[in-house]
Order: sequence, then structure tokens, then C-alpha cells
Amino acid sequence: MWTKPHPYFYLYIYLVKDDAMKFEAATIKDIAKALGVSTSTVSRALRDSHEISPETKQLVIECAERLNYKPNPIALSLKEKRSRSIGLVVTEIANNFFSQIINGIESIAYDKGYNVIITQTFESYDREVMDVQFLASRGVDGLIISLSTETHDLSHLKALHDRGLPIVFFDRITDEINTHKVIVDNYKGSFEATEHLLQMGAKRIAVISSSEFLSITKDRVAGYKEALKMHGMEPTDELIHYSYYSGMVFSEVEEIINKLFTLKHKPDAILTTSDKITTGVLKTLKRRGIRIPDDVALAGFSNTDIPELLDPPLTIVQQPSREMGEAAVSLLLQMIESKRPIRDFEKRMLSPELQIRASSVVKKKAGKKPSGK
Amino acid sequence: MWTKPHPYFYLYIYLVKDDAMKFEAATIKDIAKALGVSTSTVSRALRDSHEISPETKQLVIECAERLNYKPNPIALSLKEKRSRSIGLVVTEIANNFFSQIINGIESIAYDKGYNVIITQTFESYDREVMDVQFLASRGVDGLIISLSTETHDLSHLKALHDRGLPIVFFDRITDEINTHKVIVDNYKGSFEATEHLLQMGAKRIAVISSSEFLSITKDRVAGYKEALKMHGMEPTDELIHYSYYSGMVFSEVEEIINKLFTLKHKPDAILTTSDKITTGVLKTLKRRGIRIPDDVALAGFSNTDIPELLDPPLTIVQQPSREMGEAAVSLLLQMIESKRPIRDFEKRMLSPELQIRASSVVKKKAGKKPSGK
DNA sequence: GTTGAAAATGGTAACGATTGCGTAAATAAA
DNA sequence: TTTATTTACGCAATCGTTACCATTTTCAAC
Repeated sequence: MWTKPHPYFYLYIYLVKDDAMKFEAATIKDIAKALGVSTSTVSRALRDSHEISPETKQLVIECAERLNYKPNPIALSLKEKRSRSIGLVVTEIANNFFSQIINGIESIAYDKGYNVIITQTFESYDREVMDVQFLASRGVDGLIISLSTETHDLSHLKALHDRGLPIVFFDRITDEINTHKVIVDNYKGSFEATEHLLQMGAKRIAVISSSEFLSITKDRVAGYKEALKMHGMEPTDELIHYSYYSGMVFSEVEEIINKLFTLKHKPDAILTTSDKITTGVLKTLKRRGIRIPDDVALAGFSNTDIPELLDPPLTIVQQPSREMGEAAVSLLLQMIESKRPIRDFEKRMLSPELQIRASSVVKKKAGKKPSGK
Repeated sequence: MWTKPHPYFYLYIYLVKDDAMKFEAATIKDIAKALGVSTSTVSRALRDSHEISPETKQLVIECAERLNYKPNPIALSLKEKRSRSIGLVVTEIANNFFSQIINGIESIAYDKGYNVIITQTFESYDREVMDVQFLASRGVDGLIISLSTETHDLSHLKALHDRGLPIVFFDRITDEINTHKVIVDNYKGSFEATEHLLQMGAKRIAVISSSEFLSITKDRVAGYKEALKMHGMEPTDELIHYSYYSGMVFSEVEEIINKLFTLKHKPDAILTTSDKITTGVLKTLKRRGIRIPDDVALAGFSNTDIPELLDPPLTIVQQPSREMGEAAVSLLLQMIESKRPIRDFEKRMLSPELQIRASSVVKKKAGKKPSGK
């Protein structure tokens, strides 16, 4: 029996709705109800199935637009066991190399209807494991990862790989898991940079690299050594140093510089093999009043967008980071969308670019070496 | 009737599994089946409900660990209408200001069990709308956003706000939507920078700012103007310029510099109000051979981590970006987790820091102004 | 020995979407 | 007219989880 509601009734409804409503998008059910058809019909109409009459389709599509219907990706993920999202694990976003990688990945992923979930490890193994497990539990369809410096045990990734999750490694890769990999020619990059320093007349080139356990470190140091040998010099351990946290911990870099500059024979050039190490060295040298390139020449791997604004302008080995991201995501999507499991994997190697600037170009003063061309 | 399978049978099974298996995590059903109980019991046991006997709980928990059970967040999202994830919209990741913001946000979000989905607009309105709708459809529980320069119409955000989606604005905010906001004291930042330039003896300070439609631009230019007035100078339009894409389009900056340096009375100092503009101006000035600070002093908003490595070392107004991120996410989580709708919103204003370096410190040569302490 | 309440567990319907199967009506072939 | 075949749609299961509503068992009180 109907009784006129108390005036507060309306207010109450309003409050309750305001609180509970949170966020209600139109569903397939709403369309079905509005049109007096079943949800299956709506679903099929929207997917343009042949078993729905043109008129019904028309009706459904119009109604969907009217209600601003958007399929619910969460429901789809649950049903289809695919999320159309891919996971990305990088060291840190606040590093141009990685943010450019991200841009490369996203540009392609978005085009293909995938979204990218980005996580950072800050070089921590624990964070990496957490990140990877988080992404897996979120149901990503694939994973793109550059290993953290602390990662020596790969079981967290092997488990996923064994279960069939597509994975692509880039930058810091591993031999222990057989899948697609994307890197630059690290050997070539440091070979050329070293050779350049030699041509500038350097006699004692020190190298400061990332953790010696990282794949990139091995290649980059190898390139350095080979360049020395090719020019008749023997690499010495006292000039080869490793920064375990890749320059992320500034004191590591400072200590290495301290060591180098208390040597009897000080270096006359330094090759650095990662972004943070490069800027860390530059900072330390400036603080100590060591002149570049007069006292020591400097060249290093870096993807900064302002190498020419530094003092001195920096000679860098630049990685085609955007292209690397594009390559990585292309390979990953190829794996994800392939029907048959892939057995042949590719290690795609891109070319770094040596950009020569003042930090390595020694003005000929006491220089007695003609230094080629 | 059983017949011995053909030898290939096993191989076939293997292939099919290999192909289809993709990725099968243990579910609550597996536990239920293994233990011969119902899924409801398992669910309750895992959530430590009082209506499950201690022995059963024990059994379930052990089994869950044995099977490495992890609740499926996707199923949970669907059921609970919350995803424990928050959406972030920034201009671009490859900008220290934003990557530091991200770190601030993530540090707190992860602690509280939320994950962050990052999207970039690259200053494009269309991208912003896409990003926001993508995040909404992904069922984020809340949104943190810094508006793109092209965004004049806010209906995409108003719609979500009206539906009750918690939103926090930071950096580039708007008055049109009533919610929490986090900014730095932009007025103060540029006031102090301008005052500093004045104290260094500058007579004609130009300002190059972002789009004049952005909230930050208004405040920053206002601070600049007020500082001039306080020191008895009248702002002139010929010294006030706007880069619509905030320095993202380099030619904009070049043109502005061109204009400024073809004036009859050239500026003797420049204040830049965003990261990209600051480095863009530095680059342009260097290319044109204009000496800093001798020909023109330079100070600008920037969050670069290497201001002291630039040539010259850069005077910057630095924003406490990490803290801004932390503040934004704290406010957002507070909104998300509040039972009652929030009616009182906060505009939290943090203090920027003026770091003085050589780019603005004019060596007293022809300088006749004592310029105080 | 009923009756009652409490304790422990099961069944089932959601959440939003897809899909195989069933089936009514309409048309075509016999 | 009868039998196939097509067309166009509905029903119900499914994905993993939770929550409401039974139902069963246990044990105590009368």
C-alpha cells in the first residue's frame, strides 16, 4: 500500500546513490534490457556475427552508442584469459634510456590495442621478483624486461617462461632463458669509443663499467679490451673498474675515481659504460677540479638528450633506445599472437652511435701523436 | 573399449598442452577439489572467517601454499568493482619532473597495495581523452592527472568526476572541477627567481612561459610581474612570451629567442618557466653564441638532476616533485578509501626551491648596481 | 527425547562478456 | 504436404571469487 514518502526520502536516495554509485558504465545487459533481447544477441550483434539480422544489429549498435557502451576489459580478461596488456620491467623510469625505450614500446603496443604496465626495479632483485609476480598475477600477455644488477637467480622468470608466458629481454639479457632478445652492439660501441680515445692520443684509458655480472658489462669491457689490443696495448686491471649499482649509488663512482687518481700512472682518458656512471664521473671530476679533456678525456654510454649542453659537451655512445623498444615489443607481440609455440628465437642487435664532442677531443698542445686523420 | 593409443598420441597431448597451457595458476577451485570441500569454504578460510573451524583453515592454508595459490586480481576486480589500481596521466615520462612524481606516487601506492598505470599525453588533448577513457575502462579506482597544454575542454574528466571517480590534479590544475589539487607555489617560485635576477642587476628580464591557458603559467607569470613591480619596474608585453607546447616543440623556443634578440632593447636576463623551455633556451643561446650570464642571465624552472653539470651551471627553481607525487597519491587514496563522499577539498601547495648557480650570477664588470647582499 | 541455538560447511547467484548448443520460425527442396 | 535447411535468436555455462541463504551436524537445555 502506497504512502507518500517522507520528504527526507528523496534526500536519502540521493545520498545512498551518491555513495554507492561510484562508477557505473553501461553493460551489455543494459542494452539487452533496453531492446528486449538477450545478452547473447547483443554480444553477437556488436561483434558483427552473421547470425544476427541486419535490423537487429543496427538497433543494438545505435543503442550501444546512445548508452556510450564500452566493453569491460576486466570481464574480457577473465573470460578470455588474455588481458591485452604487456608488462615492462625497467631499472628506473627517470633515466632517458629507459623512458625512450618506453616510448618505443608504447607507440607500437597502443597501435595494436595493447597497453603497457610499467614497473621499476631500482636495481633491486627483490623488487624485480615482486614486479614480475605482480605483472604475472595481473595477467599480462607477455613480459619485456631488462634485468636488475642484483639478479643472479632467474627462477622467477624461468617459472613463467616454462608456463609459456612470452618474454623478451632487452639491454641486460641472459643466456639462461631461450627467448627473443634485443640489445645494441655493446662490443662495437665501446670498441669504437675506445678507439676514438686512442686516436685522440690517450695512452692510459680507464673503463668504469656496471656490475661485471651483467651481460652488457661483459660485452662492453670486451670491446674496450680488444680495441686496446688492436692498438698494441695491454689492458691492465688497475684501469678496469666496476660500479655494482651502475652509478646509481654515487659514492661508488666517487671511490673509483679516487682510486684511479691516486694511481702512480693516472689515466688520461675514461670510458664509462652507463648513463648514470657517465654523469657521476663528470660530476666527480668537476668537483675535484680535474679538467676535461685536458687532464683526462671522457667518453661514455649515455642517452641524455642534452649532451651538448654539458660542460664540456660530452662524447657519448648513444643507443637507439626507441628502436630497441619498438623491436622488443614487436617480437613480443609476434610471440603472443602466434598460434604455434615459437622454437626459433632471435637476438636482435642494433647499432649504437658514437657522437664525438669536446669531452674527448684533446687540443693538440704537448700532444706529439699525430693521431691519424 | 580401450585400445592402446598410437605412439604419436602422447606427442599430440604434449603439443596441445604446450600450446594451450599458456599460463595456469592455481585457483580456489583447485584447492577445493584437492581437499574435498567447497569453494566457499576455501574462500572463507583464506579470508580467515570466524565461521570456519581452525582445522579446516589450517588445511586450506597449507594447501594454498603448496599449490602456490595467488588470488586472481582480475576476478576480484570484476566482482568487487575495484581494481586496487590508480591511473596516472602525465605529459611525458622522459621528463625528470614527471618521473620523480611517478616515483613519489609509486612508493606510497605500492605500500598500500595499489598499483599505478602510467599514461602519457605528449601535450595532446586527444591523447589525454584516450588515456583517461582507457584508464576508466580499465576500472582504476582513482585518477591523478596533470592536464595537457591542449586541454581546454574538461568534459571527459567532468563525466568521470560526476560519476564519482576520485580524481586528484597536480601541477597543471583547473578550477572547473572541485577536487583535491597539488601544486607548488608557482607564484613564489617565479617571484623569487625574478627578484634574484633583479638583484644580480638585470634591467630587462624576459620571461618565456608555457601556454598562457595553463594554470601554472598564469601563476608563474604573475609572480614575475609582481616582482618587477615591487622593484619599480613595469612589465612589458614584448618581454613576455608563451611557448604553447612548453618547449616540446623546439622551434617555438627558437622563434621566441629570435624575437627577443631582434628587439631594440634586448633582454639582459631570461626567466623560463618549464623544464623543456629552460634547456631549449640554453641550447638556442649557445648556438647563437650568446654568452651566459654575461650577455644574458638565465634562470628557470627545472627538475634536472644535473643542473651543475651544464654549461653554465644553471640557476633553477626546483619543484619538490617526489613530495608532490606523495601528496597527490595520499589525497587520492584517502578519497578512494573514504566511506562517505568527500565535500571539502584541499589545494595543497608545496614550496619550490631556488638554487642559484653561475647562469644567473653576473660578474660585476660594468655593473653599477650594488645589488645588496 | 524433543527442541533450539550455535557452529561449520555447501549451494548458488552474482560480476560482464562470450559461445556452444538448442530451437522456433521461415524458407527451400522433395 | 512432408522433410531439410537456413535464419535468428535464447539459454546456460564459463572465467575466479565472494556473499547470501540454506543445510547439516553437534551439543546443550529443558
